Amino acid sequence: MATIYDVAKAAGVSPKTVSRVMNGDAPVNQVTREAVEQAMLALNYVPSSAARTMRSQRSGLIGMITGAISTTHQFEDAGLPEIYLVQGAQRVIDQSNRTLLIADSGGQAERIPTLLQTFREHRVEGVLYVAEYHREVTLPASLRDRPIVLVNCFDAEDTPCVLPDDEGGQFALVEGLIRRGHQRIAYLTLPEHQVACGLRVSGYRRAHAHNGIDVDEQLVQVGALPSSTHEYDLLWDALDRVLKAEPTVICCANDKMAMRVYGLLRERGIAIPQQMSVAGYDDYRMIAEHLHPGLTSAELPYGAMGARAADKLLRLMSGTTKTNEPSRELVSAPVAWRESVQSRDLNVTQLNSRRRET
Amino acid sequence: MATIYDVAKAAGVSPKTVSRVMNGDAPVNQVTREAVEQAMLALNYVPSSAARTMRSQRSGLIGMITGAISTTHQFEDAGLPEIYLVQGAQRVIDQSNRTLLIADSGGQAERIPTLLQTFREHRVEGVLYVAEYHREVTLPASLRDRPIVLVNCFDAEDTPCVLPDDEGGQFALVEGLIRRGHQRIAYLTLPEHQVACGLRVSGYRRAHAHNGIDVDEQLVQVGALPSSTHEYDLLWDALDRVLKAEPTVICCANDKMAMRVYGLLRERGIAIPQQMSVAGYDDYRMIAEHLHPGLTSAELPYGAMGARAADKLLRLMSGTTKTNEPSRELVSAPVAWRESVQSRDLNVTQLNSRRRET
DNA sequence: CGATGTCATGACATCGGTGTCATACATGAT
DNA sequence: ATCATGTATGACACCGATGTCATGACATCG
Repeated sequence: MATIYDVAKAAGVSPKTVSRVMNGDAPVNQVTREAVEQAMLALNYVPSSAARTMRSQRSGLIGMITGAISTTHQFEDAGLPEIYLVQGAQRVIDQSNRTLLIADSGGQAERIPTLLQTFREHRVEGVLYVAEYHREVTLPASLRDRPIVLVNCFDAEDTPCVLPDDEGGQFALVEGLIRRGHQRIAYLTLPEHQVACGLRVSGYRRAHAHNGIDVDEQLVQVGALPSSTHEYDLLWDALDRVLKAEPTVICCANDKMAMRVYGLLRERGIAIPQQMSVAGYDDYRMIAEHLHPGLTSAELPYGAMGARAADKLLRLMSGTTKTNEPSRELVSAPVAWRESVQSRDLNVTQLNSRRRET
Repeated sequence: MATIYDVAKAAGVSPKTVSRVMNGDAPVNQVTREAVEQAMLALNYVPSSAARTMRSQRSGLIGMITGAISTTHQFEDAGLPEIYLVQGAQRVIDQSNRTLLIADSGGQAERIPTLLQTFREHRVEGVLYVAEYHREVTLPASLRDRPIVLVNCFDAEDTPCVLPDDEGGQFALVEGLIRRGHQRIAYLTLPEHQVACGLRVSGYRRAHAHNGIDVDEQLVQVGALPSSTHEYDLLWDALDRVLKAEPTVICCANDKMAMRVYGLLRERGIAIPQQMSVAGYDDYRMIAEHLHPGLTSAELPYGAMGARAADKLLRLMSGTTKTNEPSRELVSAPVAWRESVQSRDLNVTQLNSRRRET
């Protein structure tokens, strides 16, 4: 492997001049520059980031730790959207001429210390700490010594974080349903202890309040359990209960649940969307686009969150964070409207209630 | 940040002795060792991988390039299973005391040269080159200068690679269907130019031959198009055609297609699995487990492939590759049997034909 | 008892860049 | 002519590990 000395010799200059050509930190004569560039090309020279890091005390590395926080060893599909986070973050980080170092614990918590040790050995300059679902976390002490941004999670100490706007997303979805003429909107929720559950239910309620519609509490039922093995044991009963309240649309806590509801409704001979509209959450396109009919869903904007988090981290690292910048950032996303939701004609009463909106 | 000199001073020894304590490459007195270890702990010392890399000329890094090969900029969900590959590879690589450096192009081919440059600057010692679907690729010349293992793809020059056993997987699935009493097995294939299409159809045919069943060619139809926008334009007609051939089960080229077939069959009032069994491919659990009824599917073993590829690469790097080791490795996986396939009673004729198997 | 070997340790150079400082020359202002 | 300024370049040290070699203290052996 050619070094800067080889290039210098080939170009007939000092190593420092080669360095100047690469970094542009001091003027270099045009003729010299070209000679150096030719030599670099001829020798297929690639600078060593190790040497650079050592001398400059800057690694240019940003660490991302994912799949880190699972309590269960089998977190299965929860980790899938991470790839979007990675892509979003990497796009931003590449532009800043840095490199993303990813540590995926694969849900094995006992491997985290090793991974963090690797980060420290490589002198990562900042950390993106990613949770697999919207939740509160407690940071390991060893992560407190460098800039960090939490992604899809938050802590009690107001560490900077980037979160999905669950409340706003559910609001937009329900608001859209109401605009499409739905008044009796069922909601099958996430497990109640989940952060996203509370937020989304709030959004659901705010959309109702905003349109002057009272929420029939029978329309809101818990649709999923925390344990992944019995995750949907409740669903059958929950669906039965909301159906008794005669909704025109069923909002599901996520697309997986919506997929199950498709099956359950069809078993009951209820046609989607002619007899019942259905909506999901996550806009997990692998599901939403290929279900039949296509599933209306509020997007969980992982790509945008990754990009925003990387951006926030870079600003944190360079000290250019605006003083008024909130430590907690919400990322919103549009609702993807597909065929699973059918518009209903508005009758006069409903029009009256809609008029209040504006 | 504390250095090895700080530790040496604190422990009252030379830096070299500290190095020896860390690396265990020469005997160190027990008393000295303990003093050094205490000093390291007290100073919160973390060795610098940059310095190590520079001196030892070994970076301990393995590069993985993913999402790299897409021709379309929007490869959407194709990239999702990559997370399993990453996890599988990282598990193996961590054990070898190395670090995985992941470069995800996000499907933007123009970013690849930059990413490879980063790899070279960091002196990665080996590369895992990942394709987003089973295909042939042509390696960039700049990757030929270090050990490399292709994952989910292969090239014309017999570069070592790890591939899913599509033929075997489809064979096992169809074989299982036959054992469960199915004789008329429809198959909706991938786009014909795809490598996996040919292999899976071969497996399908071999399972028939193995059981002495003739394949009714009307049962085999192309179910998907290459273009992602018109991907399933064919599906409606293809399904119609295979239904005319009166199958008892429909094998779909992948789980996405199976999900669509669920919808289409139900539109026609055909109950799954009572009137028609359905099977998929990929065992994409997010879909297969939550569809109703649960979808029988042949697993595409991404996790295992990642681990196998990492293992193969490590052996290649250390020169311990067995001389008789094939450059191309197939990874098999079991079929996940779920409720979408119903067993059928075997009549006497069928039993006779089954008897031939053994 | 001297030769040899093992254990334990340190001195010193080195890996490949870059920061600091010095130097040489050309240009323009005083 | 003198000095300041800017351009262009090189010498040299240094970042933090580790490989090489040397050294001293003991133990073992013939």
